[in-house]
Amino acid sequence: MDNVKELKVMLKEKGYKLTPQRRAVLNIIMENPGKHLTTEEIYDLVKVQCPDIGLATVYRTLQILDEMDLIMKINLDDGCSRYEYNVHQDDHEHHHLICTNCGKIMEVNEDLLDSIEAQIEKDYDFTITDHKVKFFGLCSTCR
Amino acid sequence: MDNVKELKVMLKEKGYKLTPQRRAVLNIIMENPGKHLTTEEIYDLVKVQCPDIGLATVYRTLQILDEMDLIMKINLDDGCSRYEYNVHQDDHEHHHLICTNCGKIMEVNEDLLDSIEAQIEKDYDFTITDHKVKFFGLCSTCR
DNA sequence: TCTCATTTAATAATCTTTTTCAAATTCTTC
DNA sequence: GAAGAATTTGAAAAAGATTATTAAATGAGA
Repeated sequence: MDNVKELKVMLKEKGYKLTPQRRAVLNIIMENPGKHLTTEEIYDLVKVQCPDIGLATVYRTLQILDEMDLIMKINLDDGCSRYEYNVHQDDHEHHHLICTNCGKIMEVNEDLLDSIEAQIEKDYDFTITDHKVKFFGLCSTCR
Repeated sequence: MDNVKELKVMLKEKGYKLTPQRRAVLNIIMENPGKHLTTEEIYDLVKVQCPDIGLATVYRTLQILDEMDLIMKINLDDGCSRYEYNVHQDDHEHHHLICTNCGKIMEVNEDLLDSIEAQIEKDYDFTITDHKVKFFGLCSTCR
């Protein structure tokens, strides 16, 4: 997502229009790699550039950016949705390490599940298209 | 969890009392293995035996049963919490296969992550205590 | 049985997310 | 660049899940 024109084309393919609000929301997410921003955090950050934006617009925009695979929705079981920029533009999200003591979130960038997925597809007659994996435990600081 | 006496002892260890409502909620979950019941579904089923139970009591009971590792909370990203009986009484839940077409949920009973976890613990200096794994895709019927 | 802390049902409150709707904006066509 | 049709927006209300409050009821030990 280098420029605005590209975003405009992608939106148009789905029948959506390019608005300053949509541009601002995507910008905020792209400017915060690895941050796992909550909707509320995104709303607060977007309001700096876009003071009149409504929370509902942020929710709506996050939905369509997720649908377009530009961003990824993350559920960390803490009661709110989080989002991050989908760098690889694929539909396999990376895995997350979540420290149950301090709440720090780390990312596992390698995709280690390939052999396991092949095994499951065979054993369970199931075609896997995506996965979500979270590891809970203690980070080096908290241990 | 064979009998009431055992539940009573386990509750007492945490300073809780045994009530008919708590017994009924656990019974419903034990009677529906592999069903991934939502809180609302549990509420409806419990009301058969326990017509006056309040929804808040179901929520509270599910919390303490989860805390006691008697049941397991499952988040399938569909906007509500689900629960199932923790057969193995350990803190590692099994993995879930979720059909994105029909919504069917299957379980992967083997724990296939051991070698991956060892790798991550070494690479990321992180002590893993639990994991949550969901595979999304198409079941044999929908494919 | 008595006592006291816990638990309950009902209700209100909270929190996140979605819907509604009139006004504003985008994009296409001229 | 203006006009028109459809989409999008902000504000507020609504919805849905979960939690907190509170007086009354109940459980468990003495």
